[in-house]
Order: sequence, then structure tokens, then C-alpha cells
Amino acid sequence: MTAAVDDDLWSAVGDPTRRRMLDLLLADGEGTATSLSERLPVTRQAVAKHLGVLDRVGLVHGTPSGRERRYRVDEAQLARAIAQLSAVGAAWDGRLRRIKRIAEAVQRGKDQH
Amino acid sequence: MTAAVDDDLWSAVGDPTRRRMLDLLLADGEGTATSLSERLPVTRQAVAKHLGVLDRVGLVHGTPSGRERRYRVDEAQLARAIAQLSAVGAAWDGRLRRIKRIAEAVQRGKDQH
DNA sequence: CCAAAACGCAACCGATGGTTGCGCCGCGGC
DNA sequence: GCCGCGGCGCAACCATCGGTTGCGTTTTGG
Repeated sequence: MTAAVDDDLWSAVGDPTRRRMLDLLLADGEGTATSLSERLPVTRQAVAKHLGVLDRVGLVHGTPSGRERRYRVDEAQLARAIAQLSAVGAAWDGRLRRIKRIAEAVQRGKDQH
Repeated sequence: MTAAVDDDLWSAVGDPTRRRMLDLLLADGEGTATSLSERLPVTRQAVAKHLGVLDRVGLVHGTPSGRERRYRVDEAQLARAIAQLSAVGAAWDGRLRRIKRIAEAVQRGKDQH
């Protein structure tokens, strides 16, 4: 059975730039569109759009602070995302194992045939 | 450190329709564009495009058989993809744990303050 | 108090996921 | 043997998305 996956969460995390942004935010604790864009190969506006996406699915939250807007990772939501990644991985892994077992069984059958 | 991720592999697996296609192929052993499209909410042509993508990154292989073209999952490549999913998940999970430890340490500090 | 820094909004561009429409080809029944 | 149908590929078209440039607005620090 296919793991029930929140496609919004998954596709938010599916973008490589957004993954790197989450990495940076986790490493630094927090960051702004400008600060992140300095460490990424894209412009501030692109980063701002991504932050919007991540905020919409709840993976980060932004709080205005003066003329900046500081973003921080929502740990609970990220944990959910991680859980979904590993759920899908586990589902596929299970199928692969099952296939392998069958293949081996067939092989044994041939051997003694 | 960010897990080294093959963005092509990841983004191939990032699409929800492609994930469902992989699920179906794993469950059935093989399938064609038409047979898959019957069980998916998209047209045969969309499925055919996705099969092209998956083929290009090596997650499936298609062999012509008469007037059909049968596709089958490449287990080794899928295993690689699974490994990358869990690598990223593990990296994030590690960071979350570290953050939690620090938070707890701060809490303890406050308690005995 | 004013200029620099950070932001938001809008227009535009290429790639991609999706559709419809069409034409070609291999196979099975008559 | 051929003819029709089932499956496929190609092409045009559309919406969305990741990315850019450009510009106006707000906040703040010297």
C-alpha cells in the first residue's frame, strides 16, 4: 500500500533550493531572505518566494522584526516531513526486499529442477 | 553537512504522479503507458512523458514488445534513490535532535538558575 | 534626518506537468 | 491477405513554477 503522503509537504521539500534553505536555517537557527540569498546561488526574490511556499505548508514561520523578517524552522512540521520521507522509502524498500526474496525462491526452484 | 544528493534522481522521485507510477510498477512487476494511465488520474501521454523522465534517470527501463512497450523498475537505481531519501532525512533528523538537546540543556540551566 | 538596507509587488522568461489531436504501425479476426 | 483496432509517438497548446530584473516602500542607524 502506498504510504499516505501529504503531497504539499513533499513537494515543498522536493525543491533542491528549498532543501538547502532548510539546511541553512537549521544550521543558523534563523535567517532572512537576504541573509539566505547571500549563501545561495539565487536572488533574494527567489528566496523570498520559497520562504513563502515553506511558510504556507508550515515548515517555517516568519516574524517581522523591524525592517527584517526573520524565519525559523518549525521543528514539528519538519519532523512530519522527515517521517513521510522515511515512510515512502520504507514502503519501497519493503517491496524491493519482497521481490528479491521471490527472485531467490525462483532461483532455488531452478537449481533443484 | 548536507547529504550529497543527486538532484536528478530526487526530482524524478519528487513528482507525486511518478511516485504512484513507481508504486504501481513495483506492485505489478511491469506495465505500459496505457496500463498505468488506466489506474492514474492522468492521460496516457502524461504517463508516457513521466516514463521518459524515469527512464532517463535510470529508475525504469522500457523494452518494446510487439506493439507495446513494457516498463519495469530498475531495482538498483531505486535502491539508490531510497538511500538518498533516508540520507537527507537522517541529516535533518540529526540536526533536530541536536537542537532538542541544546534546548533541554538551556532548560536545565534555567531550572538551577 | 536622510541615505542605505531590507522588504514587497509586478512583469517577464524558460522549463515542466498536463491536455487534445493526429498519424503510424503491429496484430488478430474474417 | 487485408483491414480495423489498440497501442504508441509526435506536435501544439496551456497553466504553473522557479527564476530573473526593475521599481516603489518602509525602517533604521549614523
